[in-house]
Amino acid sequence: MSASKRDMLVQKALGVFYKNGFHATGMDKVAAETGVSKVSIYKHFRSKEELIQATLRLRDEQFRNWLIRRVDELASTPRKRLLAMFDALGEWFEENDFQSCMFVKASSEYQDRDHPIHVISAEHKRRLLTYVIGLAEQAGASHPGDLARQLMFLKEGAIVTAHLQGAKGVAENAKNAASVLIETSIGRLGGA
Amino acid sequence: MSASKRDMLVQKALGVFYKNGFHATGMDKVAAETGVSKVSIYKHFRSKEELIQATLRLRDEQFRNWLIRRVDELASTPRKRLLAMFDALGEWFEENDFQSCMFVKASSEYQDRDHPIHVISAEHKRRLLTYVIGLAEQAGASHPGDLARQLMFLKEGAIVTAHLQGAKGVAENAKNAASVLIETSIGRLGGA
DNA sequence: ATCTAAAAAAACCGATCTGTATATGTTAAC
DNA sequence: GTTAACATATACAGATCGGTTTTTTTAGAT
Repeated sequence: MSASKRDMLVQKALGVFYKNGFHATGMDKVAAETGVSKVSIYKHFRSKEELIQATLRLRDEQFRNWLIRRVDELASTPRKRLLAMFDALGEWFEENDFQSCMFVKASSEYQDRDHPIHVISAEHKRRLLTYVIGLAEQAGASHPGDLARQLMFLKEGAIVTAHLQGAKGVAENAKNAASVLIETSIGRLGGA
Repeated sequence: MSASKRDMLVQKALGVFYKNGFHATGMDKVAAETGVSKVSIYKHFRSKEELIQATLRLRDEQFRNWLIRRVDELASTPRKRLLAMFDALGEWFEENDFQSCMFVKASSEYQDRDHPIHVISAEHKRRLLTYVIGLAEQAGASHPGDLARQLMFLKEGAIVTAHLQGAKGVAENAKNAASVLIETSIGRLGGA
């Protein structure tokens, strides 16, 4: 199997697990949906869980790349980018196949803190936090770590709420809250 | 089976599903952990999913009762109670068996918006929101619905974060954010 | 002590699970 | 055309799934 075929397999498996859940999705279904036979899948992944881990690593890269790029496109200063993050989230919520956060769902099904799937999920959140802390620092926040964590609370809450209650108004409302927190942390005239 | 035995069954099943997940928990395990035979379980619940729904309805009642009572104990004015909610959450996060929000997890495994389990989860969140809107109204918020939704974002985000990153500092940081949002919405001297 | 109702225990059913073995193409190099 | 390396489809193994049937144990009433 070529590297690109393997990537395609992981990409399609990602979609199946994201939509259907992890325990609820059998490997026969993965084979059917990806078009790759079970034998070939198990030639490259020793177990279902290793395949899941590969999908989560791909998702981590793709999601962070998408978010950072989209935020860069939407705003040009660190301060505006902190806010633009919620516009980007709003776009995501409106997508047809939005199904909450894959890592929240993964850690819900694999709850043991030491489980690799849980660890990968935690790492994803930590990497995103690091990115937001960077923006908060550049924006001149008095306590960038605190501000970033608070904005991440809003982000996680918005995701969960958009999943359970529908997307309407969620991103906008979270953005308004973020604006208040940012202005309080940086000052109405401070920051970049 | 007496009503109290049935309640005990649902209570214990709640704990098993909360800790182990829904798809990952078989009915044999439910029977073993609850001490109630499978035959007796199926005498009162036509399917595993109906049992899950019963556990979620119980959880809804228990969680809301606990939160409202604890918030009442911790603070005596609506405005202080909005903040005290995060102290109560912090106590929950520190419990040994804290495992994120059962409804977020349930809706992660049963994602179809029309699925009864998803519907029950959404109802729980809506009821909690209604409670917080009431507090925000009593506190004199200019836009109680918006403020309450924003505080709920913080709550949901704090829960997810405490689950994935550990409880340390999460509730306190969310509370600080809540304080800023409340003061902005009500005014530093306004409200009850 | 005996009858009865309900519980539990155990075996069982068909389906599905993860993972593997086998057998049948398919493709490309030479 | 032959070989080697790969893919697939299929069947299978052993376990477990949700749910049911059958048997045994228990406990309370008379």
